[in-house]
Amino acid sequence: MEDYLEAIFDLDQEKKVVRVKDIAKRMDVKMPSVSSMLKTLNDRGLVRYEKYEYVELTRDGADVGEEMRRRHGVLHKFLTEILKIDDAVADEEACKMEHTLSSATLDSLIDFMEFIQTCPRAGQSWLQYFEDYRQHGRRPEACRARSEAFSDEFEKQVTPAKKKPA
Amino acid sequence: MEDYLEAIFDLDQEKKVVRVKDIAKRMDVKMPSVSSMLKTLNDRGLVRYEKYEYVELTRDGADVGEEMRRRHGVLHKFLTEILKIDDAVADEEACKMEHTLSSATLDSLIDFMEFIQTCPRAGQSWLQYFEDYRQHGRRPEACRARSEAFSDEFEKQVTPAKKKPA
DNA sequence: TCTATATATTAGACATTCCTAATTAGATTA
DNA sequence: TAATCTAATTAGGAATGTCTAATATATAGA
Repeated sequence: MEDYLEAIFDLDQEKKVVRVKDIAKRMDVKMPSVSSMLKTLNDRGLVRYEKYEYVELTRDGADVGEEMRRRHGVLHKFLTEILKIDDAVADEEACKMEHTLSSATLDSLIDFMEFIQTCPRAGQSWLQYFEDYRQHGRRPEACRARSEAFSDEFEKQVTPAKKKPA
Repeated sequence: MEDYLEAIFDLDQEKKVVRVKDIAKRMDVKMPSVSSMLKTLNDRGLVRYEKYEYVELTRDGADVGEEMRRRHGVLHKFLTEILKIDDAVADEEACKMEHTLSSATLDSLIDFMEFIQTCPRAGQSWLQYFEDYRQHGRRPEACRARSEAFSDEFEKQVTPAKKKPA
């Protein structure tokens, strides 16, 4: 149901009207599946739908759809930008995960990504370093040697530095 | 099915024998649900089960169970150690997510955590910093100011440092 | 051994979500 | 307008997984 509401929410913003066929295509299911789901969603007050007419979201339905959209976005971003998962795969995985995550976990994940992308120390260069780590195999020693100086300084937070030889 | 195999796999290591009742308790379902699932799993060659006897995993079944165990562990670790989700909640979420993740994504996640915990720059102090960030609200400015020096140096990778005043 | 309790199984139902095949409604066009 | 094509619906069935109530089996105590 959540998937349907998300799909309808998206289509609603992309197109003038939302039809059964569009939903079926978007979700990769057959039209009868859509028909019966629309009946269910209508009964539960999440869409307004009369046979052969266009589909409209109710307020409740739009809320659910939007929330799913948001979750999808957060997960997709994490999967592609941090874990460097292929875009299409990330889309699939996000689609499945978005239903199982609690709001608390999702919020934490958002915090995490904000932190990584807001703080230079945790930002782009850091991610690049992570990429190197993955590309060129596990090299904890090299990694340690390289970053020790920074790390030491960081432990002391704002204490002025005495550098060790790298 | 995967949940059942994971539960059986766990119980198998904890106890001498695995009974319907134990599985039901572990999974918080009623015994008839377990009975019928065991029939299904038996038909698919994932467990060996004769009525009223003890449950045994086949090789295939144990493989699935172990894989689920592994996934659960990775996710639980990420949720508790990085996102600082409450242990019990993390358990629930991991339980739901473990079925939806691809191996590729899971491997990336493992790499990510290995990296964070192997490299000092990305290690414990970094997580602590993330915690502060969450606890005391979003403070991108403070964060930027504090870590700029390290970040600049890091950009140049192994270039000897010329420190700026903090 | 016999009976009471604990454990497990069937029987039968329900919810969710999907499918194929056949039919009907609506839109297009000659 | 009639024929055609596209879109949507109904009918009927399958898979997964859950439950309650009733029944059967096993185990342990008297």
